[in-house]
Amino acid sequence: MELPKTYNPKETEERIYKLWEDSGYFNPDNLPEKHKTPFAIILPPPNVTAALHMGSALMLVIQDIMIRFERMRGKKTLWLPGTDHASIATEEKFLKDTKVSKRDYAGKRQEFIDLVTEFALKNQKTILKQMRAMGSSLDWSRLKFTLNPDSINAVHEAFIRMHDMGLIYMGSGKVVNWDPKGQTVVSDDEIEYEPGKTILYIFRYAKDFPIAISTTRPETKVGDTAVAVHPDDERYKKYVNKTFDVNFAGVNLSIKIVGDPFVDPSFGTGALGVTPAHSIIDSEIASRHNLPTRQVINEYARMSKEAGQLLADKKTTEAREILVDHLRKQGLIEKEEIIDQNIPRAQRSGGIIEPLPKRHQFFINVNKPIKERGNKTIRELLKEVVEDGKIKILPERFERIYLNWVDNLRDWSISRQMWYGIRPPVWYKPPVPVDSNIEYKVSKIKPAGEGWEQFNDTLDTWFSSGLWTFSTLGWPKQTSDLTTYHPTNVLETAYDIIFFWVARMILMSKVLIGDIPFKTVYLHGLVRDEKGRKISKSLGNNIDPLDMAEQYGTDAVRMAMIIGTSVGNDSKVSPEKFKAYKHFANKLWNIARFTLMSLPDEIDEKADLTEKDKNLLKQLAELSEDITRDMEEFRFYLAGEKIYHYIWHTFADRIIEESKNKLNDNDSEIKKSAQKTILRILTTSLKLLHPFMPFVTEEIYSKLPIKDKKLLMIEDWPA
RNA sequence: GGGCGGUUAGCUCAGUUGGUUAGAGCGUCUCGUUUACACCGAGAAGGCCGAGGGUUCGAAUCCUUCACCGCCCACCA
Repeated sequence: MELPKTYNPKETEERIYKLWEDSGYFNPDNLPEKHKTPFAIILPPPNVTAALHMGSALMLVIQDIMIRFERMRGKKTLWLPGTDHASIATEEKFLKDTKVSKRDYAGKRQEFIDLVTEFALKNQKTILKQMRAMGSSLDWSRLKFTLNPDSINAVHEAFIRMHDMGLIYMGSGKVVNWDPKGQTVVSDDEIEYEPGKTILYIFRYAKDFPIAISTTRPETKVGDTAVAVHPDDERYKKYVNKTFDVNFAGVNLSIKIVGDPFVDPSFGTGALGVTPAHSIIDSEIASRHNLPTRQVINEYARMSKEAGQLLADKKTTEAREILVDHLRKQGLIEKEEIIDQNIPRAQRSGGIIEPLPKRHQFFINVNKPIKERGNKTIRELLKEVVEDGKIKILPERFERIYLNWVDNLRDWSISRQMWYGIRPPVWYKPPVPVDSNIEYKVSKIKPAGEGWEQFNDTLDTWFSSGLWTFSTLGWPKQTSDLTTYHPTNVLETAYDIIFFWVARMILMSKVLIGDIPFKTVYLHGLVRDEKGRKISKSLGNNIDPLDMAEQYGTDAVRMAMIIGTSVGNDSKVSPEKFKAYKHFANKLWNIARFTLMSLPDEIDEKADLTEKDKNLLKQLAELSEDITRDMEEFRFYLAGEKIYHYIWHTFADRIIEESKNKLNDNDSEIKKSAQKTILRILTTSLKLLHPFMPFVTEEIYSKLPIKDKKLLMIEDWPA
């Protein structure tokens, strides 16, 4: 058979992918009988915010390698695809791309949602196409989207069950992380801290006030209700539990002195003005001492009426200047010093976080013993599965990072004031009172009676993502998919979402079905450009994986992404690397050309092998074992490198070169042995390489003179 | 403040958990168009494995101190 001199990925890939898809083998139900032991990976659903980037390409490659490897090893492999509506991220992206403001849609919620949906679906279509182009052997018959009716039903079911368990509660004016720019609550994990400098003011509320306090946010001090000192601080002991009435910047404050061990006596004056409404720490001190709360900042980061005439309606930054000026004139400031302080910003919108009390927000209690789960709390459940080794995190160092996160975990705020997303199954009767709690009902359908309306807030997108390993398999129904594939085998994702997603999946799975969601977590690093910079649109250094695939072939892209990328470490990509593996695909192609040219149409299977040839096969068998071990232990980068090296520098450079004489040998024994050997080596090499470079290997395999051939994708892995 | 990772050839990175002369790709140099492949082949140069100290028969690998780069967490008001 004559092959062209050069491998042509473009001509091959689409055709081969269709061949695979038509075979039905992406769906585990269609795999041959012997594929019994289940092996499942649920694809981390890409956000429908934009087209695929390098990071998602890497994720697809690693997972496809695992899946193809296990499929060839005879496992009943399921790789389930999906996409994520990504509520907050998609809204932000839509607003940015279309350059509109959400205010333009005030009162037009549905219209806005429709536009975002349209935007999301367009991206989704592109993403699905790109996933195919990467060669991903995903079971498309099970494709899911987080806003499908089934997914929404699972979210509602989860909400209701967790509410029944007493895990979900409505906070009554708990202090939340408010993002004034994005106009929504965000969770602790959605905050990023930016290093900065600020002025620490040491001052007294009034001349006759006995204690000077220190603060970086004087404008919030009109909301103070206490001063906290360390209980053992000799300077202040005599004042503890006394209350002082002062007029501060025109506002009458009643300040109680409380002793709290949280206070560091060596910082500032060792006295902390407690602002229960505008600091999470202060609100915790306040709740320990039953202090009242005074909200003086509103949701637009402006001072409220309660802040007094001097400050009312001013932006917080203006209010600070006004107040400091006022204090200076009054001679109340004792000291000003510049200190380091980090500025908390909302990860998505960039808005500066303004802690404030907000009613009617739902939280997940992480410290409540769960009757149904052996009276363990969420934090205990999260901890024990990793400590007991039921879930293994790779690389191992992330286990400590994870456990550290659990140790610092506060209740998870799940309400968001976004529009594009899943609303909780919660009903209320408007109007909503600002200053008190409301009565609400939790139910999938509208409660009987007049006037019930569904809550306008939506749920944190990670709430629905947390259910992903089992909601995609049919939960809450006890489907056969659920019993067969859950817990899934591997969760493969980038390390930067270990808290957002990995931890939340463990949480949801342990709480709702009492089992772990996966056995192994494989975390890959971030993909950076050749200068080590994060790839982003604003830097203009985005390398589109599909462009690369177009230029160098998908197999080359896959190989380039995997080699040199060890678990958990960031990797760099550059066009040169893709080019190198394009050459490799071509090399393999020519090895196949040579082999096919040298072989007769029919190979004499019964021919005896010479000792030398037997040795070559033995060496390859050893390599196969070695590579198999690497694959089992998730060292794909090593396995890929080894097979690459073998094919090029052992098979091509040595074995084929040396065989040239043998294949022309007059002695038919030597000749037949060489023919048989070379074909076997090529076949085994193709199998070993197939998970990494599926297209070119499948294409070559289809041309080999082997009897009873199947598709390479389901051939037996070299044992 | 607490923790983690990195530092190996000009560049990008491996080095499978202590074992012969430290590897790959790209790049550089020399030679070669022999019908698998010039997207190739043959060969070469290039590394006190960040610095110091220690353990060991033996260290890039283990311990320790330090330096630089990067990251995560906490949020001292």
